[in-house]
Amino acid sequence: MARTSDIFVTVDIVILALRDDDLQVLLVKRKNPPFEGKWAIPGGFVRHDESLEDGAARELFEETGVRDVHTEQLFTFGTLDRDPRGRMVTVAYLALVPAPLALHAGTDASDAQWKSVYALPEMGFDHAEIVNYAVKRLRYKLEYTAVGFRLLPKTFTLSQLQRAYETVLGEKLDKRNFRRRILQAQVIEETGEMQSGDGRPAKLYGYREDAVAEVKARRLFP
Amino acid sequence: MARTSDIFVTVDIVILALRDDDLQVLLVKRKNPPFEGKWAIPGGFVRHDESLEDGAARELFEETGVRDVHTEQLFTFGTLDRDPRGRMVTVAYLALVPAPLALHAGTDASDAQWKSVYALPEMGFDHAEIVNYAVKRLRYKLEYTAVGFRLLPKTFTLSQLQRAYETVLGEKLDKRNFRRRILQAQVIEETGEMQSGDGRPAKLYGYREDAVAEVKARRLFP
DNA sequence: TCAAAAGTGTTTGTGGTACACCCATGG
DNA sequence: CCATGGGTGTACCACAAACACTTTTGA
Repeated sequence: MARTSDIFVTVDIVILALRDDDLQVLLVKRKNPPFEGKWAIPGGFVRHDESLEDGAARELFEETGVRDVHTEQLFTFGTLDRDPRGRMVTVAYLALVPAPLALHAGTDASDAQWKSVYALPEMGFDHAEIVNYAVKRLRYKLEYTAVGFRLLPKTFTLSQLQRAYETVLGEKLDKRNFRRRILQAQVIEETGEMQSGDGRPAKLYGYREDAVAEVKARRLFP
Repeated sequence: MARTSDIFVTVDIVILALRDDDLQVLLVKRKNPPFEGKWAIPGGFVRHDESLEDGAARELFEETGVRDVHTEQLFTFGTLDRDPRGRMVTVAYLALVPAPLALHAGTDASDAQWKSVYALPEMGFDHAEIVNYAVKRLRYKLEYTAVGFRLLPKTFTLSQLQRAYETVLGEKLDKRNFRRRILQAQVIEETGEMQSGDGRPAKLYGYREDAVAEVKARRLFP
């Protein structure tokens, strides 16, 4: 039993947000070995008196000052050689931070920076793999759930929503088809407010919290 | 750092197989407290010199004598109170054992038994939750991947395959539609062999290992 | 009156679903 | 020849995809 306790449990969290029509991840620059000077995703040991979810929420708050955003478990990484200091098992989480809350990186702001997931810097450990997996998972989820709203402010225009989808998926979408389908799904509704900008003002929409978040996809296999 | 090492890492494995047109899970009867006399899924501590995947494969082999079957990580459970003996974080895995290999339960066969997932006995810890989650995940995956074949022998008839799908999904499927769609997907091919039985002999099919296992589903959201 | 973004319908194709009868074999 | 399971095609409907112009506002 003593042997098994040599395994340390950490949580690492991939924090994603939309900034400047780009999908970005919050990274911290490592100040100590191993991988000194390289970038990593925020994380740390799970405390004895907190659940994994609580640990992930704590790490998120420490880095961003943000609470109560969409968080989900991604995967648990536990190969032998992933950390030269010892046997580490890390439970990776994904957090989606709404755009307006994501402007400042880090409360202690030491060396935390937002980086485009499309151009990741040199990263330590297996963290590049974890980030790429998170992005893949987010894209996948966009296709069959309503999770995209979690990257936007409480109210938003259809154009903003479409840009969010395009930014995450990395491809252009047809405006008319996008609007028809998103409205048919009945997960958003007009607030009655309008947003003025450069051209014609746009209707503002809000996410319907009562709508089912997980919409069932059509089967591929019978 | 000493504090954090009080967390123990285990792997638990939900082993599923088709038996008698029923979806069953391999459970062991607990011989010691806590939850003495209740049923649990196989599992144990992760060894210091094995990865999580290796640990899951080891547990699987110890219980069934089977290797090299479809295994995937399910979820990591880490609430504070899940084991009265201490702080346990368990990485849950799902294994799909092909029907012909699943006839014997346990090599040491102590108190391992196959139980229908549709009528689980009283289970200790949060293991009922884990099994139900595994079944949900399997159903979900059946809809957009080719994972169903993993529950059948190397060659099988279309009727057997359809029964497998029906057993897992818990609903009847249309024979003609099932056949058309499964063949269109090009993940199985005729072996040229026939299987004789009660009525007209049936063509035997095999899984095409070169076919992509993960087939992309159509998007729901644009 | 011009620039800039919002908003709006129709057609065409593909794929899902529902549905009933003949075929090959063994006893 | 009969019981048993294997194998086959079509018609309808719903939804996805492609596609271009008009509307509203602010400068």
